[in-house]
Amino acid sequence: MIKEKLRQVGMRITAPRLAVLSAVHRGGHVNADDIAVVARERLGTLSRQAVYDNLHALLEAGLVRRIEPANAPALYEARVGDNHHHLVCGQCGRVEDVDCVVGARPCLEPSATHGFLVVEAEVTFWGICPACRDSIPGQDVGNSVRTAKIPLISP
Amino acid sequence: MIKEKLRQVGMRITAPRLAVLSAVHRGGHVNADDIAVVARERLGTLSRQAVYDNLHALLEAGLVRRIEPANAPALYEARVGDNHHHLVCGQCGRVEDVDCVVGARPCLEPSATHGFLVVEAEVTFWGICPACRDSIPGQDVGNSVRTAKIPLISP
DNA sequence: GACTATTTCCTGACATTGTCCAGATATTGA
DNA sequence: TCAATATCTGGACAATGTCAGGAAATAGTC
Repeated sequence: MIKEKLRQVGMRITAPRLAVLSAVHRGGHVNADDIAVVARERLGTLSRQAVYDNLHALLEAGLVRRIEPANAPALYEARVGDNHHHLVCGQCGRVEDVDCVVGARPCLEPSATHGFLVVEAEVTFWGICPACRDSIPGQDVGNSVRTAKIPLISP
Repeated sequence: MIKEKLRQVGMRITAPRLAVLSAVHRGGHVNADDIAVVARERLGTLSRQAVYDNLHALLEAGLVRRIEPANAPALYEARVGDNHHHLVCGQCGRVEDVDCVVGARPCLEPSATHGFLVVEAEVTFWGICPACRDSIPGQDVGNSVRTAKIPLISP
């Protein structure tokens, strides 16, 4: 139960907060605006600021996770506690979860740390989703997705 | 020579373009605004639009690469042609290059592709740079960098 | 059930990063 | 040199997110 999750982390239970959290739970990877729309369907009205405030609070509490793919607004997801990664369609922005590549927590180690204290490895796979692939004329998709990056697939 | 690079990809040589490209070459990882400042030092004046136009053109030509770390404007770098990754300081935003984890081009394969045609794997390591580490009181840095993400380092 | 301290929510303004548009200007190739 | 084309400029605009102050709701206590 969503209310329980809030209580567990010591957060107050408010209608806006419940609506925001459950909107994140419902959608797989949703942006702030979509969350606002869904929450308003339930509440009638909700300020944009309340949406952001709650998302921040939920982030801090660890109940949601934020990902920020390039060229797109931030997305929020309810799957937390594992270090899963993401597969993003460069065409339509669709996002799918991908389990950690190695399976273990320290899924990757940088080859050089430059003295940094490394805290996390974030992996984003870029590609073309099935729907978009079908609607693209040629198959020269390799470089067109995000130019100036090196494709995994050889040219 | 920078002029040569432009010619090689069939781009016109213009003063703004040279200034933008050399600004990217000089800085390691610079944002559009910094590029504008540096280019203006050289040219006297340069519109913001010209900076963006040129960056886009250079991106398409593969002469620069853009990275977009969360919570920060896009950064441009001149190191292209290898699939290197980045180490970002969550505190000050400093960025360092990291050679590809595996060393080979297909540096990572997702564990499931969901039907996607995967084109690229982008890896960002988040951490704290030496300078910021020194200026932080405690050493409870693990979770403070970017909440709601799983640290590589065990708590 | 009422009281109070605290948190949360609302309105409205603002910041940042980037894009669109139309007209003027510079560059290239013939 | 000249025309065609690409580039640059300036201003307005768009999207996403944040700041600030006061009003309202919540949780804990009496």
